[in-house]
Amino acid sequence: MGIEIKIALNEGLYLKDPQDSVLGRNIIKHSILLLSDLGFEAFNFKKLSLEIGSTESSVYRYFENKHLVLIYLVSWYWEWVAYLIRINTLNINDPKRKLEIIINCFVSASFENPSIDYLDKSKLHSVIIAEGIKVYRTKDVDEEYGKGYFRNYKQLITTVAGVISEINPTFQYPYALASNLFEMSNNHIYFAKHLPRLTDISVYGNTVDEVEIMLNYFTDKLLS
Amino acid sequence: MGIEIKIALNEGLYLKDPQDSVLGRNIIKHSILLLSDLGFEAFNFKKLSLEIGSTESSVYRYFENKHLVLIYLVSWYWEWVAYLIRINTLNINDPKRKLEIIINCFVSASFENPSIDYLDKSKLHSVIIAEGIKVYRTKDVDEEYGKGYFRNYKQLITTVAGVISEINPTFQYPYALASNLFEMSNNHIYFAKHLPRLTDISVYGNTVDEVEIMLNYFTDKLLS
DNA sequence: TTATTTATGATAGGTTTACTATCATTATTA
DNA sequence: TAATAATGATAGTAAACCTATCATAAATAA
Repeated sequence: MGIEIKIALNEGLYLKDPQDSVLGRNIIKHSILLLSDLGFEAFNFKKLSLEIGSTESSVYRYFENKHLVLIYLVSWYWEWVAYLIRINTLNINDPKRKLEIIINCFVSASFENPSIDYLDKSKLHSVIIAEGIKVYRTKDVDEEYGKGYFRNYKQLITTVAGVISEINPTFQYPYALASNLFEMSNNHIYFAKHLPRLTDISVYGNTVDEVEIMLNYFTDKLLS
Repeated sequence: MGIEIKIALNEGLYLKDPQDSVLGRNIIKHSILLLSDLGFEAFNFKKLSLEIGSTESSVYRYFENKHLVLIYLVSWYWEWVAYLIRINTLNINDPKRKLEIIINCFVSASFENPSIDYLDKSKLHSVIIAEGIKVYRTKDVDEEYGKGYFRNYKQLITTVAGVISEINPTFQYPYALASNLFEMSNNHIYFAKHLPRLTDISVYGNTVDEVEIMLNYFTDKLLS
């Protein structure tokens, strides 16, 4: 059972909605697991179908290629974070408090309820951290932007930029700060683990908490 | 002729030093051009060797694979930026002024002299902006970190972090700010062009100048 | 119920990418 | 002039990427 959450994503991302069938949900589930294990480059539909106990051709009935699977997952994540922000700031009026909550969602969206059976959100977060940037760093970015594949990200950043402007209406870079908070959150969680000399976040401590404190410090300073 | 600059890079990156032969320099030159045209995913040694008028097997004598070519180019860029920072801050004592120069090098390393014949630095900068992040967002990051492939980046960030600490010795995040300035510089030049809703940098104005002003504003605020 | 549509599996095959190996030829250097 | 090194030419393998076709099972409609 679990709680029914169906997130509406751009229909151009898939050939057949994977949320509507057992095989489709298996594709999503095992894509996350495999991407997390192998990374995007070594991941492919052959390995995925073997993992599921299905076939390559069946997977191709849902997604044109692995790049679109990644965009699908990342879009799902963006929507999920936006949803978390919405429900967690419902009764909050103070925009400063709202931004704190947003930062908390950025660094630890994976630990939040409610849960969805076929989607390991903690693993998904690792995938976003390690591979997320690859969805828009390609030669097809303009074409895919035109198709609206990154609209969820745009909307998430617009929401956050709105809160930033509420805190300080004269601040000139609300969008840049919003996207930077998101990117920095992922970057420094990754750096702490793999490239520790690029950050001050400790390798041994509680990475996520430290990143959260840092991002709050940065926004405080910038918006005061 | 041109000025002789030989940049020393990690020897594990190549099988034979491309700076030492005509073919090698051609590989570097046309890798930059092709990567800039096709992007990393569509780039391969077959297309590269055709472009040069050589053969696949000859290219493989210099580099194990295209991923190592990318690391080579990005390392070269890191070293180049570090070099520019060094010569441009030689006689500067004020750390605030130093950081301004660093930011200027980050956003516009490509426009600086001196020039090297076989290396289009403006194109290289585009490649770094679009593809640079792919060097360390892979499953092999830990292994390659161990081999010292990212040492140039580490050193660049260490230098910048030092200047940041000079400006404000109590600032707790010199490394994170340093790497963030570098990443943000590339991100927002890219966003302005391809994902304009993620930034406040105008699509039509002088992107590079605007990014420079923004980064200076951010550092000013954070370090005051 | 039976007929029809839909979803999946099984299998095959074609193209491209990624790489290795071998041998001939051309430059360099000794 | 001989020896060595660098490149080119060619071949070939394995995997990745993708399409097509047919059989079967499951769901739905008549």
